[in-house]
Amino acid sequence: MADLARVAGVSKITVSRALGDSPLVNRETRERIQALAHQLGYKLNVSARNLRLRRSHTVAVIVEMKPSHDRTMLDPYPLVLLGGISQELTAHGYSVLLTTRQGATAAAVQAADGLILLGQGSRQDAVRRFDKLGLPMVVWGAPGEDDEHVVVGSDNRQGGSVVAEHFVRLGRRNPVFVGNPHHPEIFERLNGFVDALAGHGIKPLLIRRDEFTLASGMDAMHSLMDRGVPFDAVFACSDLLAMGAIRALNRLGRSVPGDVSVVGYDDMPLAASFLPPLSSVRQDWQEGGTLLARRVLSMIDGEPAHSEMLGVELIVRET
Amino acid sequence: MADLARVAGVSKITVSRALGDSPLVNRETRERIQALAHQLGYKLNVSARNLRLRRSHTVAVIVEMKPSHDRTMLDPYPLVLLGGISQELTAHGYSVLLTTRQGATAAAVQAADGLILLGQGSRQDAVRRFDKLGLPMVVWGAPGEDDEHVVVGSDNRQGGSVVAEHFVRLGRRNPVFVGNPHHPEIFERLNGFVDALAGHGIKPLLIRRDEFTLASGMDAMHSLMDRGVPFDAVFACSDLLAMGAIRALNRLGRSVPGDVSVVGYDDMPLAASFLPPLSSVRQDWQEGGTLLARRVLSMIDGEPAHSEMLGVELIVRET
DNA sequence: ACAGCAATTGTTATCGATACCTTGATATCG
DNA sequence: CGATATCAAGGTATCGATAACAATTGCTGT
Repeated sequence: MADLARVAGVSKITVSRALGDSPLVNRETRERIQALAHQLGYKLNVSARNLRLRRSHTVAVIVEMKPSHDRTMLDPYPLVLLGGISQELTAHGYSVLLTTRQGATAAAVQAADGLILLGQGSRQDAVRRFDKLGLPMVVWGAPGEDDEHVVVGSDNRQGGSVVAEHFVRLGRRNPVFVGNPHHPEIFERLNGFVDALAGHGIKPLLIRRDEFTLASGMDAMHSLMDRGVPFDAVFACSDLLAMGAIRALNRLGRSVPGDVSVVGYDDMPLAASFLPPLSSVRQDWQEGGTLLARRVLSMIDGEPAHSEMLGVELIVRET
Repeated sequence: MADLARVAGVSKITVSRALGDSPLVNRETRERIQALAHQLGYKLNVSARNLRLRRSHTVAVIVEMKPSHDRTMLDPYPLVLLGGISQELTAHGYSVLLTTRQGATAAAVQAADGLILLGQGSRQDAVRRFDKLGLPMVVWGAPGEDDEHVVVGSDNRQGGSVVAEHFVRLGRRNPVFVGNPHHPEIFERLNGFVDALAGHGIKPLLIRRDEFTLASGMDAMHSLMDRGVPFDAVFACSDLLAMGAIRALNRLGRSVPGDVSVVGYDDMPLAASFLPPLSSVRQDWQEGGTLLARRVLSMIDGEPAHSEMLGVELIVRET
């Protein structure tokens, strides 16, 4: 910048101001300096700027990246979320520092201006650990009972209730919920489902399955049939579970959607091309990322920020 | 650090050295200062350190994050790759700056010590653009004809040849390749496949399909049957294509693996629980990330680095 | 003609850590 | 015993940008 100042015949500070589009410098001078900077290939030294401004213009995103724990790592969604976050932050001159839970003690993370936690849902201890850093923080997931921090997530409760209404509209009277209610987000889906059905005097059956696999979905249907329980609708808390269920039902001689309606969750790409095309609840992950980013930025700017749930959409296909 | 020095009764530089585990300071003093730093909750100012050292201790990772372009965004693999990268870099005191192609002009990226490009395979123009930054750079993908930059990727050629050998071992004489050879990585798979088969006097058929979906795989089989072409083995360059193919074959009255052997690619989680369990070529993405990180670090340290291909593994299941 | 004001540019200090060069104290040697 | 090596620690300058305050210029109104 000093060099640039010399060439332009002005002082360093004028250069600084000119490049920062400050109205304090004459427009002519400003444009001349900007052109010169571009021409000379000048690159701002971010470290120096950060040091002086006492800001890193960086938001640390902490992702659960251990494969096979939960399932986070094997889903494409966190990446879409990251895409949304990245886009929004970049647009505001911030950058994304990606870390795992393990790497989060690194100095660079502590230097961040804000924190976004992904896939830490059930790990309240982890959340608290990062809370201690005293940084603006936003968590992705289901709002906990003790709302100490700002949470952004998709409205799982609504997800449950739209499916319930859908089943009721179809005249189903004996719906089943398949999933792992231990998981906070899925617990919310179950709650929304149960509450909405209760409004119609219906009480669903819960089949707990911890794995999000085809096999697990098939198994659930088999055990249901074995017990001879009557049912005419299945709400699976993942598309894979739903697909497994459909396959098992077909094999057991029950038609979908003739005898049983099935709805999955996430609307994964495969869902549309499954046979029959799967009905599913879709969440807008990109939008979620954007919102997460907006919230941290607000908090960084000292504005108050509140938790928010994003609406979901039931995609009705043939099941 | 100045405060810390005052409290400890030494000078700033001694504190700096003590915290850096420098042998220049007495071990007693060093340990005393470290304990004190911990106790007082001292946090290193990364920006200041970076400024002085003229290094950001940061590697920018540029990911293609536009959904539906290619398919990168909807695959879980880039995230696994990121996991490997992140883990390795963190272990060496570096952090990961995540960006999209769009955001890559940001100042923070130019300040990085190195660059990792993911999912830019076919976009040679983009690669060149980043090359101009003059930073140590490693690209994930297939090695191009003009090997200007260091490339790390899984050995697609080997992927093709192991499948070929597998088919030959099974006595198949009329194999078909389904996929999009326009894609450099897939082009390599095709090459490996064709060359290995040629060694046995077999010439496979190529069916070009650009989409990586179930429907596309089914469609491929239908057009094959319609044309009345004889074939007894299918190598699909994605698991989804393979699953579609199997479904179509079953529907058309041909048994898998009785009449036709089918092998997919990627060994996605679903592959194992598909019915019948899908044979597929597995790549170790985590390992790939680790290797990418190692290469950039080498280059940052001024050591020469060369391209490298990671081995793949054929998982033989029932198809 | 001159105070008063706006517009523009410059001077100096500062953010926090570390490299280079010194200095003082102790140990070792012929 | 003096000279040199070794160890421990400090003084000062520096990385590159920007904030606070200062200074210059030209213009306006009375």
